[in-house]
Amino acid sequence: MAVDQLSAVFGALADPTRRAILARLTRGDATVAELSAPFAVSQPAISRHLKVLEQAGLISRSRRATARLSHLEAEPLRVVVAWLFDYREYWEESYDRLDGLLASLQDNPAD
Amino acid sequence: MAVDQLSAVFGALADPTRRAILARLTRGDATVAELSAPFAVSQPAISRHLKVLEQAGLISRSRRATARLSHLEAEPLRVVVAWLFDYREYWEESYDRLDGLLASLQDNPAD
DNA sequence: TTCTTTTAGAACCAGTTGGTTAAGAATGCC
DNA sequence: GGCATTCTTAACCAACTGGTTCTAAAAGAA
Repeated sequence: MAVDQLSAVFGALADPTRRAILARLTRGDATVAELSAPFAVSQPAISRHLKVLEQAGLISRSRRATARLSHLEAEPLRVVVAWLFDYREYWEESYDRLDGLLASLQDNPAD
Repeated sequence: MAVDQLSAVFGALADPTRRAILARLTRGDATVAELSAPFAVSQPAISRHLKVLEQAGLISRSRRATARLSHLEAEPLRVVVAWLFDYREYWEESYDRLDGLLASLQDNPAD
């Protein structure tokens, strides 16, 4: 696993399945079974994705009977925002282009 | 290599050497030799990092005599900003905390 | 053309990643 | 206690990653 937090967070976000899990968690906490359902991979594979997300700080976990609930944590996202902030003069270069990009994603949310 | 752009970009950003290369490029275009100098790795290793960054769209390249110049490209950073935008209600949860984070990074810029 | 400088590619290696199946914990219910 | 349910861990495997060294290519200088 990556030693620094940024590497761990970017590494965790580099996988589409893990990003989809995070997107699902914006709609509320979920069990491993619920998070596994949409994917064509085994449940242990999802458990390992959850472990990667947890080690990156992107989720926290709790128990409810035999189930384990995953909860989205925002702090690593703030760390990414802070990193991007150092490059703002680049990506802010054209607000129009950014606005256009955001608009085009409205009907086509991130995976 | 990752098939989708977000995976490619996050994957490229997951390596500290590659982030350091990007940080260097904010101060201007640079040759492979200039980009290699600060690191304790071989020049071919840096060439491969540059290839990863180029395939993620984070840099473009040109020639100047025998040297090849790398140039920071902003578009993938906008894609990341757009992705984060879907989670803004989470990381915007506390502007104070974000401001604090940004302030704490002022004297300690991202690697 | 020949030589120098700069960078990329090839071949190799160790460690990591993401998947699998099978087995083992942890918790609640009867 | 015994049994279900839910999830994690272990063992394995193929593919990828990031490093190395050695060689080759591209461009300019002599």
